[in-house]
Amino acid sequence: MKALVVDDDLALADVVSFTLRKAGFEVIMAHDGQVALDRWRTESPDLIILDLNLPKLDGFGVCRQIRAQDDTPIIILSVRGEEDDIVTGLKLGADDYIVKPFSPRQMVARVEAVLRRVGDVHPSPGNLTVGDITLDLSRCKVSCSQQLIAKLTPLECRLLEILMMNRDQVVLADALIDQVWGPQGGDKDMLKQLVYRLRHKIEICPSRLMYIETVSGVGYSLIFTSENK
Amino acid sequence: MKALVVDDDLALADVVSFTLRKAGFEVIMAHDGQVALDRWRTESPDLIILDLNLPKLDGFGVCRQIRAQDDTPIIILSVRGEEDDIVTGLKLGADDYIVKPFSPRQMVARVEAVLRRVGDVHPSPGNLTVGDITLDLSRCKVSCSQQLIAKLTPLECRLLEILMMNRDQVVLADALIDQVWGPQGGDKDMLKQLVYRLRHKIEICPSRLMYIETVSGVGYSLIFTSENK
DNA sequence: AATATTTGTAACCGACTTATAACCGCTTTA
DNA sequence: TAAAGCGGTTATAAGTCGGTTACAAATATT
Repeated sequence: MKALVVDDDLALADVVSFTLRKAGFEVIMAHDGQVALDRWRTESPDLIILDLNLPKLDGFGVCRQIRAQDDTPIIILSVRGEEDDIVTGLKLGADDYIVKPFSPRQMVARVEAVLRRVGDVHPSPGNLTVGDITLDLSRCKVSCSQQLIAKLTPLECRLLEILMMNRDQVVLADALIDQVWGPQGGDKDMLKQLVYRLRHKIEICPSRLMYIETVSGVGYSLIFTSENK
Repeated sequence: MKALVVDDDLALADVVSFTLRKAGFEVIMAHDGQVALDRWRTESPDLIILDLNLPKLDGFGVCRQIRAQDDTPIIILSVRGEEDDIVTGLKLGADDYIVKPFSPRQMVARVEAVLRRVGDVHPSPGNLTVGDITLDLSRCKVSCSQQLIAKLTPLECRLLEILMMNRDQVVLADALIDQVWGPQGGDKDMLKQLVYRLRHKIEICPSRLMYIETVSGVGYSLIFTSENK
């Protein structure tokens, strides 16, 4: 169980994370809204404890952006007397709130209640859509306007995900290798292979909606043809 | 679809009604029991969200009077730790309950579940319903439009419950293991076995109403076919 | 106590995934 | 022009994953 604690008050964040660790959580921290989103994307925590007053990007913004993508449980931290903020937060999709000051015991109770309620289910990583084309990241399926086009293998799916996120840009071969296989895991031949297989699954779809362009000696780039965005 | 929200906590009532409106309901409100009955008589809502602690006339009284006349679906709002109240409320004829604090998403799900089974014979809150299919959690029985399909074992029932609550989403194998057997109790082979057994009880039902999709290396997902929601 | 049901364990098999190597054609370059 | 580099293609083998079957242990039911 991994929890992300977001608070710019370092002392408080420390108390919170200490308590959570004692309750068996792995804890990561962020002290402003931007970093919070980064951490959320890279670490995909099971739970987020979110203060509303934050530098850079406030708690509402963080909440909104996260809810736009998935259902990671969010518990809002708010100071007494700002009931309106709580209401706003809940409207944005937060799952529960805790009013400062609070006792550690109470906090753990709330956290566990939320996890029980939400069902502990690590929500599927969501979908990635460009134009008509959607990649279902958890099922590794590509579809074009709700029509299934191809079922990918996990590696193919990772590769396509990266290419889609950088569409029309050339992604360096080394960068692809790192992102697909991890820092020490791949080589150019494996990438070549993978690109080959991915191509044959997605380029043969109805009238070439997208294709993978090779930039010799550099990398690859995903190109969408019938753009109607 | 018109909903009547009855709560003396204005902030909470606001959250509830906001959420319902977003889900497509027309919402009317009442902040005490007397007004609630008035509104119910004049507006005849399709659904009532009812807090138990109310000025003038408490939730039980409201529930009793409404039930004396018709069976408009009633969902009770209750704070955690007052299970007795919930039981009393259900005995008075309420259709379901929600424990505060709750997430908006959860609330909408409960509301929709209740509305779906309006007209059902046994609107007991121990049932989980999706489309035509109902899972009786206490008796471990699956039925399709009042027709019994299968009798499950306790573990199978637990698994199906989790899958139904997350329908169309991929649920991670580890999450399933945790929820079915508890934190230190299961392994992948046991899950494999359980899925196998559950499948053979529910997939062979009349014309494949639902099936369990495997996402290799990740988890499982429950898919409903003849969607007629 | 006897029987049936439920649950855990192990083994087998086939399908799928993926790493690896070899080959081919093209382009660049010495 | 030959050699070298690059990327596409094909083939293959090892490894993994999940479905299936069978059986034993545990539990519930009679």
